[in-house]
Amino acid sequence: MVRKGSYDRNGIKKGAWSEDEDNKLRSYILRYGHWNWRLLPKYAGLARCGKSCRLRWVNYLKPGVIKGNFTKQEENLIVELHSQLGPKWSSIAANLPGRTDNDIKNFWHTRIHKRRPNRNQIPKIITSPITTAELASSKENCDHVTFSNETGNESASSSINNANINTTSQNDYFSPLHYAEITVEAGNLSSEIFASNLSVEELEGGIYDDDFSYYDYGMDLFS
DNA sequence: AAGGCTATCAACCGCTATTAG
DNA sequence: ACTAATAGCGGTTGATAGCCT
Repeated sequence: MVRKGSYDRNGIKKGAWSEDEDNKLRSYILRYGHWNWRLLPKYAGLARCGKSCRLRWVNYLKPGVIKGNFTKQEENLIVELHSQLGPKWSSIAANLPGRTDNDIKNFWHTRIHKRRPNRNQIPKIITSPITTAELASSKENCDHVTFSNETGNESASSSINNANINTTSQNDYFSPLHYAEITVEAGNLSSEIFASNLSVEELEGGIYDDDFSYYDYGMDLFS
């Protein structure tokens, strides 16, 4: 999964890093720091450009970098931050200790983004209390919304569909995360809950659990 | 078993922002 | 204030593992 090593006409190596190169870069930076990325490879004995060294350090060698699968909590945070900040990967990464912008970007493009059937629609996380009007506007801007309970059946659909929702503000979408949360609520509670103010914190507390995959339930919003 | 296809992720590239002179 | 150098960011590419037919 790595690029084959090659040299450009200036003798600068490109492609996959060898263990020897990693060791050289790591030991140099741990000893002297990265005072100048452009000059660093020369002093570290590497036939690489400074940019390549920086990237390798930041994304792979830097102590504290976490490799491996993202947890559900991290995934949720990425979805939420992306909806708030857009593709500001470094800003998002700043909120996930140990994760790099590159990893988060890859994760988004290969897992999260891909699971949304309509990728042109950008989900908007609702961070203020959720009202019936907000719920309705989300409903307005989606092809269809179905509400189902935790077991996946659609027994709660009627309760929300009968809630007399009729506002028309534009560009207001529930994220898959919050849709999932609302879905669970809809399964357990009457439609009146949507007529009251319900904070995200209230929604998140006590509803979310690790066995619940919001992708399995939230996709209707984006189809 | 083999070839094609897809998913993943490390690394590259080009651009912008920031800093130093 | 201007310019050049450097750092950092985000989009994209390419190699390969693994799945599918």
